[in-house]
Amino acid sequence: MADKKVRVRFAPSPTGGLHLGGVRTVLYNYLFAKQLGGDFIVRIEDTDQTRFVEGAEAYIFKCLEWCGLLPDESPVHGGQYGPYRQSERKVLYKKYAEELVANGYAYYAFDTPEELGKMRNDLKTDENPSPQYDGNVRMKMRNSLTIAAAETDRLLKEGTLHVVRIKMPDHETISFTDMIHQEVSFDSSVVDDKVLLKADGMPTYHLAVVVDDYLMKITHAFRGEEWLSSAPVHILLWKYLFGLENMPQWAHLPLIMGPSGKLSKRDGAKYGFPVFAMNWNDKSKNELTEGFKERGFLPEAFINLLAVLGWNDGTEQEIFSLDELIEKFSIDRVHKAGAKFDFEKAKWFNQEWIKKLGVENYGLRVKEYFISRGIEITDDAYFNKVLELVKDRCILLTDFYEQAGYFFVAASQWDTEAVKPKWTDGKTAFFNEFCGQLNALADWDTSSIETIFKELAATHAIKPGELQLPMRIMLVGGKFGPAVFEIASLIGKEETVARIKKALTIFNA
RNA sequence: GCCGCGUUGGUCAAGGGGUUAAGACGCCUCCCUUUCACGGAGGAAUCACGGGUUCGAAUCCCGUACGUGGUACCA
Repeated sequence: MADKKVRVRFAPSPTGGLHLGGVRTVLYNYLFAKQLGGDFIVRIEDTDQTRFVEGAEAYIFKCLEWCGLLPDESPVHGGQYGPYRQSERKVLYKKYAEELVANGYAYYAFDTPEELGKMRNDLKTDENPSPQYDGNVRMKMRNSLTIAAAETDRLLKEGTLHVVRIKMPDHETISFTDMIHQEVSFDSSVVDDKVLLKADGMPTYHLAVVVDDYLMKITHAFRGEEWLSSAPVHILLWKYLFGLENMPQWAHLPLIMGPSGKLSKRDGAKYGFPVFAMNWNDKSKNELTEGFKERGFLPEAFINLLAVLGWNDGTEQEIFSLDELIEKFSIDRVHKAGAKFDFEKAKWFNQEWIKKLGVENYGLRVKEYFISRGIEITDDAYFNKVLELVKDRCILLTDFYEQAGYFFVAASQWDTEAVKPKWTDGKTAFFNEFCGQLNALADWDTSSIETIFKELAATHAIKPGELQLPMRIMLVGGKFGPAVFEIASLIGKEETVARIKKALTIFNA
């Protein structure tokens, strides 16, 4: 095992949006594989035909692309171990299910859903609210263990609907070493006889994951902790089918929690933060769920915040690029406990990445956003200069609209409350004269504008500070933004003078 | 109910027998800046509880509580 090439897989089922936790599972898979020069495979687990959702698979790949976590093998990227959609591998599983039955590790069960429901209902007590199809009841049900062989053959030949169930052994301790949790063990008699092959011929997750991990030569299997309870089934299947020595090493990742319990789409809606990587439009429900991308997150920030939600490198470093993560990630330092997702901290990561990355990395996205809000961008050099000037003030990419909009469109509302109480005729006189001097100014640059502003203030015997705030309101509309003279210098002489004049009429109204 | 997993400030977390129990987010105060930020300096706030073991426990052991996942012909 040690000398084999590392191969990991992410195995989503295409039933909806791609959740935070899903992306983190992808990330850890990816980091682990890339660090060891291995392969990252995406396999689509679409064995439940009733839950198929149009467009979900394509959406998952779009999200991975946005995150920059590209698979080496997948239904769209190809590879030698395909097909990579379980629905297209249907014929494979039956053989293994039959092998298990032949060896006495599994059996055919003919119980109808109604019979199953009746069993659960009849056996239900306060002590045992959810009875299982297990060693205690299997001999009372309709299966190849309880009916004669000839009868079973007949039912099979007649095409009677049936499933294949694993026969869980009695009181056997099943244990394994998880890469995160270390030794974990279970008593086989507390787990039920899970269905392996459904009546429609499709495998359940339990059979499919084992067969495909084997066939695809997976060496390390990362999955959410919600799978830990069914690990004994998978381990038994490995033992029965392919040998424990070939089983991948398991790592059960801690869950990402919401404000109350496991993080859900609902939490996002309730508390106002995204839960999916990208916008997900559920056409059947006509429901749009917001994504981190559309909320204004940079993929670098998204990856970064997910990486450190449950992992850290033991130093004080918090900002990591994908390359650094590949270098520094270690599964040993992944936390055992679930982590509550904190949107405030998530925003901080994005803010750090906005500051860290040059505008050239995200200018295009901001530009598209501006255009969608009706602002024409004709001069890219100017646009980039503006973004560079305001980027320290932005937490999300969408903040650029508010922080830089006035560089393109003059304000139509002014924070007059900030100036009116202290407004005087002397100030009006100052600004009128200032406009004249600006018109005559030969070198339109920040320091020249500032110089004449301060000199003129002195001749009017007004402190420059008394005039700077009004000037800001005139140019910006509100009490925010970079240095006023920088703004004036960028928007140009005509625009500056026009905005001052316009505002003067408002202030004096 | 049963089974599994977990538990260091509000949140993310370092630390794994002797520490003033790091750091970050958020919050508060101050400095910088006559805007808002950025940056800088401070502050409040933590080892779930109970028993052991030990000279000494946040760290090891056992209970309890709480949280969380599973208990489907869903993944």
